[in-house]
Amino acid sequence: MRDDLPGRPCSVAAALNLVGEKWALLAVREISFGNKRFDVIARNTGAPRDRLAARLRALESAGVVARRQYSDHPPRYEYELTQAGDELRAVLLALRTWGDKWAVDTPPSVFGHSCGHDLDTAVICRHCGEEVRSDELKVRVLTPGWTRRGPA
Amino acid sequence: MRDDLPGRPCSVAAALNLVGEKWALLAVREISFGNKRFDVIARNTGAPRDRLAARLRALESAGVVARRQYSDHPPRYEYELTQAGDELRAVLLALRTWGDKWAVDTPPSVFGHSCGHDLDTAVICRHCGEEVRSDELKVRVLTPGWTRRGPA
DNA sequence: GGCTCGGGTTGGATTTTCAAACTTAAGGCG
DNA sequence: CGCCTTAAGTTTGAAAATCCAACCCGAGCC
Repeated sequence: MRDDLPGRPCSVAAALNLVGEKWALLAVREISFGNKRFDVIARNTGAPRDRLAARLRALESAGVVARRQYSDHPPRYEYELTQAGDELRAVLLALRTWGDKWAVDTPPSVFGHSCGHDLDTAVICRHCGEEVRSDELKVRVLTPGWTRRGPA
Repeated sequence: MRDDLPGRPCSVAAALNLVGEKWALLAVREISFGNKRFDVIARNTGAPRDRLAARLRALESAGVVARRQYSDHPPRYEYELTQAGDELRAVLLALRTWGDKWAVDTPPSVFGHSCGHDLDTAVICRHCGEEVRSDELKVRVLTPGWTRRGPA
């Protein structure tokens, strides 16, 4: 993928540039479930094997997953999440919460949280602990040379 | 996009089926910034116009954005977020926080939060208020007929 | 010898994506 | 009037990504 993104300089765009390709986040989901092997990831995501191989290579060079050889002769590899990959869980959780509400009739699976309840997530501000609401944010663009086009 | 997804039944996959195509989330980002017009969204995302038109139609039929005519003769439309679209902000915030840390050298923009600090987000469990950690979750798959393949 | 397992690669058809040019319908300017 | 601009797309033709099925290779098993 190209490195200088078109449009507004934005870490959302930069993030999607790394993990926004088809199957990438589902591969991360499977690895986060502890499924480290190519075959299992392929079956559980439904991704074509060639695409999955390409994505895992891309995720590896993006620093999201690490590929570990667990056997010589024949060479066999498994995948695990780096710290960057592990922190993608927050994105997956937000997507899951949204998907449960807006993309499916009834949640196909539920996360039991250690607090004893089923998980329902919110995104909060670390400083004040409050859930983030749309009208409470003011964007400051720090990139010189980016002239805002259009309102807001 | 096809409606019966391959692989593990999962609301992350279902969510990505609706908003995971290229440019979709960036279009939502722009609309969430108050940029309602096609031209502005096209410039600020960098998306090709034909793709953007197709995405906005898809997002509309997914119930994420609404298209409103603001002029007859010539017909002109603008876009706004539905409640579903608005709630995608949680996903965008999680992606932004991740991207700021892992996808760019230095954040190209910052959100000032109404609490007085710059925004830094965390994903918490609504029940206990604690930040969600990977090892605290137990998946329960509710879909009958889905036999777990591979560990976890 | 022939089966399976694991982690891919290869080939060829199908879809998507892309950038640039074009369309349509006003409105403004001189 | 003629010409430029704004707005929201559509069209075109070529390039790139995706998909699926089949193949490969080296073990280990029966």
